[in-house]
Amino acid sequence: MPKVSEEYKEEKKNRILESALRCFGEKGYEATIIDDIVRESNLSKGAIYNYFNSKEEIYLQLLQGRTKDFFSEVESEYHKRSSATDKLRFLFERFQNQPLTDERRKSMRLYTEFWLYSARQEDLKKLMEERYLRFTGFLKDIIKEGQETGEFNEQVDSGFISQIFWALRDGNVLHYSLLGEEEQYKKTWEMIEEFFIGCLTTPKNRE
Amino acid sequence: MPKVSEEYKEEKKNRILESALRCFGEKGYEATIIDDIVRESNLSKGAIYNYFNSKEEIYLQLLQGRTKDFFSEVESEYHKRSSATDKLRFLFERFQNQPLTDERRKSMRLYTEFWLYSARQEDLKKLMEERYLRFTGFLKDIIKEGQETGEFNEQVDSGFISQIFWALRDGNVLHYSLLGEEEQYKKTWEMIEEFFIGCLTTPKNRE
Amino acid sequence: MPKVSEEYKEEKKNRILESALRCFGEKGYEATIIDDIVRESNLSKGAIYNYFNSKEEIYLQLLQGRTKDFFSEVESEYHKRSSATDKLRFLFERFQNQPLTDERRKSMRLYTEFWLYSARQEDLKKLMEERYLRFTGFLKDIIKEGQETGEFNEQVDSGFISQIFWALRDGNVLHYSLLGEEEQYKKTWEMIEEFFIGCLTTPKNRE
Amino acid sequence: MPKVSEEYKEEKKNRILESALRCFGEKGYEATIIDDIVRESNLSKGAIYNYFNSKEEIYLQLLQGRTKDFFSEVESEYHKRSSATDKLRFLFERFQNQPLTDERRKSMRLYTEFWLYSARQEDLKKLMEERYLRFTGFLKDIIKEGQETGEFNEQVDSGFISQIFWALRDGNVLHYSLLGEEEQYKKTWEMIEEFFIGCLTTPKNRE
DNA sequence: GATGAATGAGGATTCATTCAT
DNA sequence: TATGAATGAATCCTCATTCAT
Repeated sequence: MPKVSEEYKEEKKNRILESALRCFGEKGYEATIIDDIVRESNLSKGAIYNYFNSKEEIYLQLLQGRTKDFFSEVESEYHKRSSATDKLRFLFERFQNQPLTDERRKSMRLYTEFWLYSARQEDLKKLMEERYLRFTGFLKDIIKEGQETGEFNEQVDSGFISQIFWALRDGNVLHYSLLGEEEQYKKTWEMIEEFFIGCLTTPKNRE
Repeated sequence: MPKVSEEYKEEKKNRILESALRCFGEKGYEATIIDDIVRESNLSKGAIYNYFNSKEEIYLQLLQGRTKDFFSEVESEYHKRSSATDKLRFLFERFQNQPLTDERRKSMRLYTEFWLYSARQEDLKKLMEERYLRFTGFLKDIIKEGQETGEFNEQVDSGFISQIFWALRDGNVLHYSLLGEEEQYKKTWEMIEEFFIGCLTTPKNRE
Repeated sequence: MPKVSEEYKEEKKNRILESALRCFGEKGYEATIIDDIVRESNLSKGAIYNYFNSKEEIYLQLLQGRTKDFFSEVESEYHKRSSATDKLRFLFERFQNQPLTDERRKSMRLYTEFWLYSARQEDLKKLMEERYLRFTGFLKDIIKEGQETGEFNEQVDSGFISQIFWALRDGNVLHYSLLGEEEQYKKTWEMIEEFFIGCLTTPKNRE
Repeated sequence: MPKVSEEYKEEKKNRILESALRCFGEKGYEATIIDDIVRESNLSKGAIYNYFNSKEEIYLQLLQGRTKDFFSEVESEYHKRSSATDKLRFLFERFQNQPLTDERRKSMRLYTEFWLYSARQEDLKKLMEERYLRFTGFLKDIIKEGQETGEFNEQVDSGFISQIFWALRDGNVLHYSLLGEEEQYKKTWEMIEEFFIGCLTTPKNRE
């Protein structure tokens, strides 16, 4: 069997990640034991440790994959939009229209859980902070762009508003992931969107 | 030797709860071990198990106490306000002006963590749902009252809007508890407030 | 059961140490598993970890106890001897006449094994070096004393000769512990003694 | 694919043995994992298991090779010497003048470690005993030869004295391998030599 | 009621060995 | 023969909970 192709290995890794996502999503990180992933993936314990060094590493790669997916998905689309407003609209649309599978819901929950978890470990904390900066930075850039083109109100503090965006988004995601009310989730997105667009386009003062 | 006064027992219980809050806040629920609470409280392990049946029960009572405190604090004040607008304003003020101690931050984190945790256990889940309903119900009642008195726009769906409120609040709390940026936290509250008041007072259509 | 006396705890610790000595002596450090000690001591795994933090710590304390016993035994006797020659003779006697129980043989083996083991771990290595210095220092002092009183040849390098002593002793101990030939062990001690006394008393040159 | 030349196989085996020696010497037998040898040898795990049945077998063959080397080296030289005294002197010289490389030091350590290890396994124990007998027998023969030619004191028990020799040698080797003090090592050899020659040549009584 | 020693079922991880390719 | 992925028993250690005193 040995000397397998890179794809084979990649596929195995993905199989583990997917299984782990299901388990973590189902039971939470701490409550998931390696044997759960073994059962779910139909691999042996040793095989899992051939691909990952620890349970935490699996968790981490899951999160990183999610982040990577988000950016590659969004960025590819986002270059197609010319105006900042379009880009922003696209971002909202993306959140509102993503299919709300059970998988995704679990993944949302997991993401919050991981954030909480990493807040207690110095090394992970740093990593999550970088991740956070990437998210806010991304939005900030769009807003700045809009301010330069005159689409958005110049007096809005792009940094603050980006952070507010992600806070509200995370609140909505948290509630949806725990309560599972789709309609509520979408409605909340609508309000967040309306409010943001309003806030960015209406001329008003923020120090 | 048995039979000590009720106050004595109450005091012990509180001592345990306070110690547990510090520990859970510091390290998280799963990472906290009973011996941490023993150390923090200067009580014996046996003593703790005399007052609580399990680690989970301590966690639970902590949350319930927090909820109770919130309602007793808010409700006492809230009866003093005559108009729904005043009541709402008071609610915002309360969130914005509560002192942001480190203790409170930990407690915020803990609350989110617990919610996540309880989402996997049928019995706790139910309990958290009731708690959630109490929160949304509370706000819903204020809004309805305002709609009846004509203060608020009648077409707003009080149920939806209450849930949105708590989602946004929880997002803000989550971010603050993890990032610790006070100014951002307050600024976000301002925006949430502005938006809500606007949304409730401006006549507009929501289906 | 709790709130037990210090003696109780001391006794338990000793029970564990004795059981561990038997196990380590029988199978070696690495090959001994905690469950062996559990079986041997009739204690639970948890109980053992109440008294020691790790398998290595048990090993270490065993060795330290052995060293302590040696010095307290030897030093108490050694103050009774007035001349350096007497002290030296006593040391030899002590090695030659100690009862060669199976227990002791295992303990000898264990001691060599531990030395080997610790040579790979920086922290333990240092500890073993200190221990070694204590042994050579002890003998060196006796020799120096004898040189000052004129009992021993002044030209002998007390440091070198002490180290040689311990090397030869360890060789003899190693062979005895592995081969178990008592007569050979004693005969070798006689030769070591004869040689040392000769070497220390006959005037001859060493640079 | 099978059927490669004997030399090819021999070479592979040696490569494995050499790599294993480095690893075992560095980390000890138990602490060395097969992957260490894989890394060191640049062979695959499967290849190693094609030549050896187990980790223990590698260890064993290493020791056997070392013994074989010792005897072939010493015996070839030793036939050149005519008198027993010369042979003995040659033996001492050989120990004193062998280059003290780091490699050799590790190998010394390994040899003691292996002896300790094998003392717990019936099959290996027997093997080590045979090995031991070979060593003592070798020396015993020289002494007997010297006694027959009148070079050595007839009353010395050649068996005992040979064993003493190896015990002292092993003590010196053990200390050197762990402490790494070259000068001390050589000085000790000098003393052992002086003593032995003295003891074999001076007429004296041993029962 | 209080104490803290004892229990032992887990749980993460390792690693010698196998075996399909 | 060579490869290295797969296996899973083995091992150390943890920690919630119990219970004798």
